Amino acid sequence: MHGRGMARDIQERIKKLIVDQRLPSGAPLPTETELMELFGVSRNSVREALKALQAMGIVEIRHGFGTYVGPMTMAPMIEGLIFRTVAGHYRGEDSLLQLLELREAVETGLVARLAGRIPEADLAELEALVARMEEEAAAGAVGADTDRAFHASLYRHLDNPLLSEVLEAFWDAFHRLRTDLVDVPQDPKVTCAQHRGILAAVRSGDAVRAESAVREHFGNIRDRLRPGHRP
Amino acid sequence: MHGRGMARDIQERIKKLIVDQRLPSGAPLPTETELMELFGVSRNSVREALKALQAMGIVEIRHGFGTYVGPMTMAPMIEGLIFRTVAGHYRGEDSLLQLLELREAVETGLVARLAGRIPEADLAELEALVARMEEEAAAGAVGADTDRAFHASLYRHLDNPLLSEVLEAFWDAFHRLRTDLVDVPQDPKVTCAQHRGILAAVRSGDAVRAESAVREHFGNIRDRLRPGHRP
DNA sequence: TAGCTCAGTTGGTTAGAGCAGCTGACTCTT
DNA sequence: AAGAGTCAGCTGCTCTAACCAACTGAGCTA
Repeated sequence: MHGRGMARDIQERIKKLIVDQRLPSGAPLPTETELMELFGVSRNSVREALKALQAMGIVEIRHGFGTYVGPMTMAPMIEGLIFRTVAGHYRGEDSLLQLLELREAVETGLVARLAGRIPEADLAELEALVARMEEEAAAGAVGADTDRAFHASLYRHLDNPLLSEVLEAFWDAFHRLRTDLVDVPQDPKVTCAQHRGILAAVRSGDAVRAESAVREHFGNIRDRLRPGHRP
Repeated sequence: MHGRGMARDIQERIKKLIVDQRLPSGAPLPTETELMELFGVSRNSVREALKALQAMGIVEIRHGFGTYVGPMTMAPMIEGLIFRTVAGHYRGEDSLLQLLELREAVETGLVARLAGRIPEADLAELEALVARMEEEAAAGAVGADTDRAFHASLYRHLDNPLLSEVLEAFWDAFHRLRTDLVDVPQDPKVTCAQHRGILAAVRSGDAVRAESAVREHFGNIRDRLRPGHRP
């Protein structure tokens, strides 16, 4: 046992195991019994280390089946971000607004770079999504999935999986918070129009217009989040 | 015990405890014994839940002292991001490059918005940092802290703590990876010149120039990361 | 008063036992 | 022979009980 913290130590050793053996996501890991023999520690310590790794998405545990290398997505980050925001919200901070501004800051910067560079195939996909959105708007409210898909498709062609994942993580966090924390009223038709505006701007290749279209979209949500703006 | 996973259940209950009682960071939590009595579960289960929460930065455990509400920083995200990138790197992916591009994409978008809007006090601080950087460059290599401080100061006045934290988290992750994974050779003088360029552009208020200055800075690092570019 | 010591509290680790979910091979029925 | 049901065996999950290790603070000593 080294420095301070046996459980910490075991976590590092398991991580090292994954890295050294180049294990891909989904690869099976040693059983708890094997790990405790391998490291010379008790079952309990092994389990505590695994739980911590599971919380970080590094490991996936399936009851009665085995332990595997985790998907290593941004899911844990979402959880952390959500909790942090919820806690801040109930303590009177404007944490939800901060999260929205974070998304706004990042997405406005990115969309400017995308303007005019999206291939026709993807534009058609976005077109279809806006159409679906308008359909749903007429029927009542825009489905969350549709909005998510629009944003995902928009930034997909940046060709950086990590970047896309981070953006989707922010979207997911904000979405879950918006529904759990405060039910922000939305006008479906306005939402549709704004998405159509973003698409049109991106298609036209006008970076400035694209940026302001996205900003307008976020501004719409932001206004409804600000205190004293809920009728 | 509800759905699936007792430990998961306890995690949620502890989270609820923190949220419902509006506990701020650093506030003391019940002891392990109290928690096991409170929830009617064994100490083991409590500990596993706490370990998971600790991994997410929601809880802080101090041996022989007690358990406290964690700092809720982005530190766990950094850990996850680092591991993910390391694992990908050793499996032949360009995960490190993706992380750099993520920083580049976000920072170029933000700096454009900052140009000409930074108060003189902050500009002086940045000036001092560049001066220190040049001092260090003359003496050998630029200290990591100085570079970190420059980027942190640059984006501080965006006035969104969450955004600043995320940016610093990305910086930290990349820095640790650059030193641990591949030792990227750097010309200290070029680095200094590029930072000075960014500062000058931001001061001038020219958004386009600021953006390209940041892009050039990242481009410098990116080139040295690409395969076959290490002499 | 300054410093030390020690008892009490809290988390850390171990051990062993039994419970619970899943898989796959075996058996029984059709 | 083909299908469905059963059960043995793995796996992870939870509990209990005991002891180890780190820290605090009250009380003792010099």
